[in-house]
Amino acid sequence: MARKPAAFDTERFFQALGDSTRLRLLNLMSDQEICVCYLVEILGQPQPKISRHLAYLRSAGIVAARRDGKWMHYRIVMPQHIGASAVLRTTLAWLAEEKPMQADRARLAKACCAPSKFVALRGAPLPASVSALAECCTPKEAL
Amino acid sequence: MARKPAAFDTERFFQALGDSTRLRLLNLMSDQEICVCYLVEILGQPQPKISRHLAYLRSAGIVAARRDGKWMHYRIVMPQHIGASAVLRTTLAWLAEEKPMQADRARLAKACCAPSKFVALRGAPLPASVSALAECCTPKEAL
DNA sequence: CGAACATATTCGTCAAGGCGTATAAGTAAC
DNA sequence: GTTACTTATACGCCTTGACGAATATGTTCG
Repeated sequence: MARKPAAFDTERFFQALGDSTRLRLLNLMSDQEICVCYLVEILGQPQPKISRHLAYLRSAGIVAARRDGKWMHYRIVMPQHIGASAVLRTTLAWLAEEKPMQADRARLAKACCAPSKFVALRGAPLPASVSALAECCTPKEAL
Repeated sequence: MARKPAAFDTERFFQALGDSTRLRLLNLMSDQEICVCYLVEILGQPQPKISRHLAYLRSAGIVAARRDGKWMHYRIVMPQHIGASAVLRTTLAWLAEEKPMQADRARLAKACCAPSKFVALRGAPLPASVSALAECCTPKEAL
């Protein structure tokens, strides 16, 4: 696939972080690999838009994709550059403190607990860490 | 002047970091307030270009300017947001590790020691920390 | 006042990239 | 094969912003 380690592009790295949709995506991927269909559902935005932003993040070397049947799973990959990975980690920690980002995470947890409630998620594979730990899903309805 | 604290704009913050000229400027301002004429001289690029990038950084809330007679001094200001300032600090630390950035710093140190060697810098005010400490300069002619 | 200087802004041009819409590509099941 | 489904890409439109060049603004000094 991407046979291009190339020189790490610092400009592109920061430009990739300079869009709120992409920051929301990174926040949702922060702890776990996650299927595109969840990202579309949680952000509530058109699928092509999500896909384009994911492609941008991939071109910047910040995320990687894995195919699983018809589904694509995305995950964050730490840049080879020590400095860049430090900035990325700091950024993710920052995002985790932001209210809207926490709301996104909460909606994701909800969707993971009851994917059948979301038409678009029926049959979709749970995020890796959720399906492994199943920690978020005690029987309750919300919050 | 800028009577607009407004809401901190995360997109703008990262976009401001997504340009190599601006990263070079930030690197030079990292430890000290510095006069525009030095930035122009060290980067070796057109003055309007430097000025425009400084304006961008100012609009993003990353730097502030102080007038001193005909000279303008710029300095980094840490954003109010804890997360943003953490990212900025991490970024500056990263830049300090990069070869080209170190070269810029070296040229700055050289220019501070012998400003009279640089036509454009005759009479220009030394960067704050340099003029205060005068640590890099043995006897010199300027100011 | 005007001249000299440091810095900022404007203008015109151009490329990058965000968006919605439509469509293509990849996979699974029939 | 065809169909249904998930994701990616292409297209056209529009905004942002980077650049060089020219010009404007602000300050000091005579």
